[in-house]
Amino acid sequence: MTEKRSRRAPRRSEAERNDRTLLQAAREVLAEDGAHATVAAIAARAGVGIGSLYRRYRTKEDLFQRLTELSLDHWIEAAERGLAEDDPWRGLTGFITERVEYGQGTLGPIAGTIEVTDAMAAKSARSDELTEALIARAHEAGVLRPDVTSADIFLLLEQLGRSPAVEQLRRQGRTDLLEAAAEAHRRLVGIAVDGLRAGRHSALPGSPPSPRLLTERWTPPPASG
Amino acid sequence: MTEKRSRRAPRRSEAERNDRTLLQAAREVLAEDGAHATVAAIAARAGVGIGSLYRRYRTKEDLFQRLTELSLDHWIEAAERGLAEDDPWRGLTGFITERVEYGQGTLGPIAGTIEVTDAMAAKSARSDELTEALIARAHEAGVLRPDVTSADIFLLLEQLGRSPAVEQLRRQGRTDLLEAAAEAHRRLVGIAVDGLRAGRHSALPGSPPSPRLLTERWTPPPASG
DNA sequence: CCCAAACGGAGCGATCTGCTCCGATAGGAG
DNA sequence: CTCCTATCGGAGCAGATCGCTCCGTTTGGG
Repeated sequence: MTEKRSRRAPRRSEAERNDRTLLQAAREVLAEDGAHATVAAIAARAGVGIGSLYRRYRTKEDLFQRLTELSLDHWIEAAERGLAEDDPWRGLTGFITERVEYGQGTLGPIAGTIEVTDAMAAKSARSDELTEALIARAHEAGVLRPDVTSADIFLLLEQLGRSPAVEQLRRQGRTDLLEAAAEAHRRLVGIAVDGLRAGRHSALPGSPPSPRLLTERWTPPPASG
Repeated sequence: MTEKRSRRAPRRSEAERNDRTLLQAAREVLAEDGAHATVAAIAARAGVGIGSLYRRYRTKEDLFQRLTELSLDHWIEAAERGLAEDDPWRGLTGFITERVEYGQGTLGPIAGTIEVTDAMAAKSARSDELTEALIARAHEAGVLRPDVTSADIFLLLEQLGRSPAVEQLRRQGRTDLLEAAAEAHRRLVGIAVDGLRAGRHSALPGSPPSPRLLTERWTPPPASG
């Protein structure tokens, strides 16, 4: 890799460090500000000028696409870890906890606003495949309540991925209460996960959600009219 | 009330009708657009000019304050209905379902952005009081898992009050999938509610959230510095 | 029929956002 | 140490948006 490309390379290492810093900053800002995330805020959080951001990524959309790939990679790893776990129930719940923690919330606000690249589609397919396997294994082991489908769980991940309380406190700058709110959110995830366990409970209303609800999430809005 | 105030009252009935229509429209737009809700959108949804909106409400904040009182009234009624129910469990879950459905999501985006009026504070106190009673009764009856506190449930209401899937689809104008998303959301509420039921389940992580997390939610951000 | 009260909405000023452009900066070859 | 250039930072532009005002138009009760 260390070719003679660097015949003229004054500040190359600094540039590469910025690359990582920017993606991490984008993840944080997106988790906090949701759809309102601005490039200025991302650059500021990374301690980098806007100009540097735009040398790395041609556009805001480009940055978000890379970020999405990063999240998808993380989810794939989380699902693989879940499948590596011997106990099907712990494998599934550990995956749910980890994925919620990492932040479906990061991608939620982006969904539908950026074009889906080939790399994104491929990784998404892989992630879904592993997650389905994790769910199917729990179903077969009889530890997951039989009336929930994988579509239910995908939507549950999205529902739990954001924390209204954390987001609002962050917007208000109440950093003092932030950790308490995050801990409270973890308890809510625990409650919901317990609701997934097989056993005595009331029947879920309606019929299982159509998979279209998930697949069409990422397609841009249809030409209205 | 029908005094001689109407010595000159050309279009009074239309004005009063607009009053209700505006509040309903505000509720809908707020539920859909969250913090992005604009006065223009509210007026348009009500089929009313912006001018008419501003004759009824001096400011956007004023409108939101009235709307908040309306929601609080609804919550109080829902809690009263829950307490009127004989079965403590059905009373609590019915209340949760109703309140989530009506839309904590309506108030969530407003919290902290408007000044709390005396009327709001009084109604909020009354609502909290009734909700606490509903929860206490369920605890005493042994149907609610003992390790959840009322603060947990308040936060759960907020967490479930919004539906990321519904919101995103609405933003994209995918009205065709909206009803399916709403039904799917109801199933998630069912799952979470089952996680509240007393019985065998894993311990919740951390310690119960401090009530400060709820009370300080509505106070404006402190003077930073 | 008439006129004041209620209506609708164009548009103002302020704010914000993605992005460009360019002078300042600093690391490494000579 | 010097100088060249890849990289950096951020002022600022053009466009979009938002809350709200202002005013010409409409309408229904007396």
